[in-house]
Amino acid sequence: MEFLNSFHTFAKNFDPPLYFSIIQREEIEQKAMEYNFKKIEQKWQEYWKTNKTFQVQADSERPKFYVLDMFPYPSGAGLHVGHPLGYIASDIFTRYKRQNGFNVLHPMGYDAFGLPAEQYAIQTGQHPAVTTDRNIKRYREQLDKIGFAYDWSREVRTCDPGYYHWTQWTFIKMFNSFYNKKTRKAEGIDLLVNHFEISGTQNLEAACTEEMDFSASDWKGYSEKEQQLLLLNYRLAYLAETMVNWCSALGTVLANDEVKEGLSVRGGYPVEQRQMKQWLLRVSAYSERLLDGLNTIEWTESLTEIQKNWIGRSEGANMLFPVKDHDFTIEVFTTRADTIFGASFMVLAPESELVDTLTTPEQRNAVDEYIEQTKKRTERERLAEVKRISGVFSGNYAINPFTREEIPIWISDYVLAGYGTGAIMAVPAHDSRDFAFAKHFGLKIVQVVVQPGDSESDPAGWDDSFDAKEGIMVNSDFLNGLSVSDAIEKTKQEVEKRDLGQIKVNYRLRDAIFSRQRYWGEPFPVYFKDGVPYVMDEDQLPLELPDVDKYLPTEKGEPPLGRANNWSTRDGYPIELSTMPGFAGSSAYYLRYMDPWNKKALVSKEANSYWRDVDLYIGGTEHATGHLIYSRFWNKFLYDLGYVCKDEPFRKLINQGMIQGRSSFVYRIKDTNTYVSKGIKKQHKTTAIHIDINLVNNDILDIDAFKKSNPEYNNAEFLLEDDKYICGWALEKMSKSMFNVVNPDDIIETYGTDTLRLYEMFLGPLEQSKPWDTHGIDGVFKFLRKLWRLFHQNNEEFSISSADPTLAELKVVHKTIKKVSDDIERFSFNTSVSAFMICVNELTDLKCNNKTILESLLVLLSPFAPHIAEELWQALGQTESIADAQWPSLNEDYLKEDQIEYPVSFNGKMRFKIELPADMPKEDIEKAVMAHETAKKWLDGKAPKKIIVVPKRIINVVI
RNA sequence: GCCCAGGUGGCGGAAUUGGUAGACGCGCUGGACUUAAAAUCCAGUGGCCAUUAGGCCGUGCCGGUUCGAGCCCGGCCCCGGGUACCA
Repeated sequence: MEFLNSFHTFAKNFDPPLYFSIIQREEIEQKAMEYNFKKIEQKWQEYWKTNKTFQVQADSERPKFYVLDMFPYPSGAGLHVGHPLGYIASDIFTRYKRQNGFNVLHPMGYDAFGLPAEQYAIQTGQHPAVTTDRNIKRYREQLDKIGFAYDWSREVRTCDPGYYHWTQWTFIKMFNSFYNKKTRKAEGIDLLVNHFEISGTQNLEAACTEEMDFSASDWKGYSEKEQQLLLLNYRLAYLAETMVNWCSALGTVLANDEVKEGLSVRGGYPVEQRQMKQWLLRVSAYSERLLDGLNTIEWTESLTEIQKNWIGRSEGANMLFPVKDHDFTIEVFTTRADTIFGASFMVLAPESELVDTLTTPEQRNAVDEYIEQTKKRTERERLAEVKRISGVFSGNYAINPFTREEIPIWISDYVLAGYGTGAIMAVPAHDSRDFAFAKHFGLKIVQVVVQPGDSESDPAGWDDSFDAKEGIMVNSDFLNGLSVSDAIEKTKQEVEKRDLGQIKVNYRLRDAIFSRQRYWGEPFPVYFKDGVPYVMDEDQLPLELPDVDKYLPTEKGEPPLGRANNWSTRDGYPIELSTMPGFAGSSAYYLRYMDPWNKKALVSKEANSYWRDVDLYIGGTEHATGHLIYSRFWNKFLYDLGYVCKDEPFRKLINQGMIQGRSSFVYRIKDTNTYVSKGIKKQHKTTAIHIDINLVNNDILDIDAFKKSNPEYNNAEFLLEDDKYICGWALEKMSKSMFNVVNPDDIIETYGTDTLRLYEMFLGPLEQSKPWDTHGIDGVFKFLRKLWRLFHQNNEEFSISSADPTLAELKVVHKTIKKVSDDIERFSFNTSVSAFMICVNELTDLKCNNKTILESLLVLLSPFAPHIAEELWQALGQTESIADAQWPSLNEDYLKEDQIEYPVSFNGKMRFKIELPADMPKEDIEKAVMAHETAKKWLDGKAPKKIIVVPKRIINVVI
């Protein structure tokens, strides 16, 4: 080698052709024995592609398994190392299940409609389809390099007419359905019409926007238009005038899960409440089933908790309060019926329809002014001013149905129109919001609950309300002396008995606003006749997205589709101008993967009854309140109509954690061009500046590279410590603006994708957030080379022994079979990687090159590092892909130990170890321990009080 | 505020049912090979005390249960996520 190297230099200077022939030969000689990941990975990716290794078909002979990744939105920025984390995990599980005899469906596609592509189109004029296509191509290239076992023949794109055909089809089905509360499922709207024709709304239990009351003859007397408008009150997809989240920066309405803290999730623009006519999906009809379904699926505790909170079930009562000198009542919802005797005023939401009727002439001006004020405030301001108390007296009084007392009716925006009935009975003594309101406006406060053992006090002297969840009732007539929970029950009974209201379960979950005033989404298969919406016939689908000249609203303020030519039916009726939101296309994509080529149905009965549901779903927790609610709703709807066979779509769900970026900083001394190393920065006033992580190695700044990176740094001066510039660092979101993005392509270029895959898994538990630090990657890269050397003794040619494996070798590999199988089953991939390292270290120590042993090891490793596994598998003489190999079976006999090295503790502290036969009886173990030299020292002449022997585990001597 | 998850060496993390705390890897230190470097290999690496032998302390903090607690119970602190006038 030394000769070659010096010859190198020599040849380079004199004879180019000679130089090249030498270097080529050198490479061949070296690479024959070295781990050449580039060649290997390319080779096997091509092999899988040409042999269609991962294409699957329904096969009733084999059990199915469906592994799904949440499909990505293909953004322009491409993938960073955080994106593939979940994909790698699901890929490992896919390959593992396959090797255990399952027919595994593992598809991938793109959530391709969405705002960013459209925003980009507005800026550049390019059609979003073009940029989306380009982004998808880039994504695909990046994904392909990682060597996933996807069946790409099943790819779906939500923006493809062949795909959104079925999104539109489902919408039509929803439009033509209502929710029957008696049967607890969706049914055809014709059944509802039937019911109206026979008995009007009598005995009707249907989910609706507003309770209605009419007779059969009323119904028959209505015009076609009146009937159609009335049916919207019951349809599962319906058009209604409601309060919506309007985002003027995006020019569209947003669903509740698309708004966070008064700002749009995409872009962070302000959002305000507005009354608008919009399409909605009656998700709320399914509240109960969405909640109950959570008990039947294996999701993480935290995720089911988020969904439970979002659905927000609360048990209580709707109670009626008569209004003084009027013949109507105000209905309130309360979970604390027991505190009724403390209800000393009522509050209406400013949007409540009752406000107008209940305002007295004297109060009219004040009320109008207040309503105007609250309208002006955006959602954001309302949230920011939660503590600011505001409200106005309506001038009217209600009668407390239990105390018969007159109580004033107020109007305030701390009561929400959208929850319960939009009106409350205020119990200031026991509700902090009511308390603050009463204090502010000087309203009456009555204590009705005392803490057990406490006595009543004057609420006027209180600083805070007593929000009592338990306690004893006082000042409450027939409830006095009861506990809170007993009193709640008793009051509910009393309310029903006296006909003052009814027991009611309320849900926080709202119907989903389903239209967007945007271009890049699915058009609604809806047209308008005389202002009434009708859905198109199914044979007209797909209704393709038309071209427009600009991706902006029209001058009239209509959505972009208002610019399309001839956007009307053949009969000339105008077509809906909104498009569907992002969650429309992602709500049933898992079904489409089962049968993506089907032109006649979303999914065929056969395909659906074989693949059934997703067995393992991996994706981010950010979809907890959006996609994961909508798709469960969507699926339940299709289930009700008999199109799918499973009520819940995702049996097991895992959230992969975020991979955080590790940003680097330099510290500039204020108003200078001098940078001070981290350890000595305290002596100066400094500003931390983000710098590109490629300029830093082990927190040491590459000063030359830093100077060259930006003209601004050209003349920079440095204050060093130990002749080095040490950078600061912080964990932040991986993003361009933090200069901390790590691209998987670069990692693959340097180390190969098997190393990338292993390292992503090795970083830590799948579900945890963890920082990316490329430095640690050497460890797994070294591991793969060490594995390679097991097959290539002394850096020589490939050499393998076919002899019978030794017991020691068998023990090592079976220990690994057990560990890795267990780990994969519980998604503990980081510990599997460490088990592989231990295995290879031990086999290296045993100088093992045994074929049987190494074959098993390769199969175990192949889900994690498939390329190197295939290469070595082939080298061992195998002709089939390792993806089709049988997962090795565990033989526990090899793991049995004859000798146990017992740790011996004294009072719980480990003092020494003693080697004893595994089957030694307890009494003999005690004797053996007592006889031990070191034991005598710790006993110090005393007799032990007790000796605890846990067979095969530990011995503890109590003194 | 409420709900959920978490806090272990310089760093990422391990400890699956209450049973040897710190597996595995990074980093660091020393050594072998080499003219040298890279690669590779060997040894060490929680803190403190001690020449050694060895000892003491140690899983956010305080207390408890237990022969034995990183793990269970009670209280508190901190970080992350969800939600936010939900009656």
